[in-house]
Amino acid sequence: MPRSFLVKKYFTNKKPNYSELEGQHGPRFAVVPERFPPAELPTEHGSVVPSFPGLVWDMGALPLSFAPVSPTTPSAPLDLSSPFSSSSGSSSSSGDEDEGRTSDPPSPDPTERFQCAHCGKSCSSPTALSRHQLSHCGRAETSVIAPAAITTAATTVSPSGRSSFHCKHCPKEYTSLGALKMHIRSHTLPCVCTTCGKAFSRPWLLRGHIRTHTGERPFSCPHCNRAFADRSNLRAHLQTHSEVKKYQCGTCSRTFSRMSLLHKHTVSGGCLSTQ
DNA sequence: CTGGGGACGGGGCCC
DNA sequence: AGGGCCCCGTCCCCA
Repeated sequence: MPRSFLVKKYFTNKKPNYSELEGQHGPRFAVVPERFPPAELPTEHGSVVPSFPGLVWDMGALPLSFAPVSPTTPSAPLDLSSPFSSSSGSSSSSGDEDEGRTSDPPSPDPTERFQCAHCGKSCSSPTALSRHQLSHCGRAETSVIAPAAITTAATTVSPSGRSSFHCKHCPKEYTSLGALKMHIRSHTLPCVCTTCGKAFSRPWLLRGHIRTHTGERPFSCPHCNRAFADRSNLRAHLQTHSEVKKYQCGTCSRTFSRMSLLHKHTVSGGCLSTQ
């Protein structure tokens, strides 16, 4: 999907110079939430569906629909938001999505950072806690009670001293808080489409979804006139123009444009019949 | 059944 | 450190 909606030269490994585009969409996104109440809809004015000159990305109308979480955001039932509504944790750049409802854990209370599960002593950091815990049994593997404010996850420190972050809502575990926070968004779904109410974990997922409403297709196939809203879909489409597809059956050497097709081919025993 | 498009999710990397 | 974006992948549906 449009995990990306920026102009990019195909066939290059280098990332595009986003800064060049920033003047077009960055700032707009940054102010969207305040400028555009969630109720507003962009696209129905038709003005959005643009003519797409090649891959030119027209973000023109997106901000309108790119609203922050609505009050009915599913994050509420998950009980993740409230503790994080403090503005402290929201370096969250544009606030284009979270608006205080972010799932991101807030900065813990400095006076009650990491608590020892054994004696309740509060430490200022996982490292300090680990050190402290050594005083109990010489090991630091004990569970670290995450800061009270962090209700979304529990942190544990492995015997090796590396912290791991557990999602409160599922068994997933991450080695960095950032990864966990990212994951938690898939539970809180802070990005809500103002058109249909569908919620997404990340802003760009929402942007891509919005294209399904606007009909915008910024990604054009250089070989035919087809255009796509999703770069991944264009990529898959490009495979159809290729003589030799990306995915090859190990048995019959037949190639497929998609992994799923290869999989289906394999499962169905298609390679047997083609041999 | 196969091929292809639409929509979306998540990890990793870069800034 | 956190956010934004890319890549890879999956699932569903339709012709």
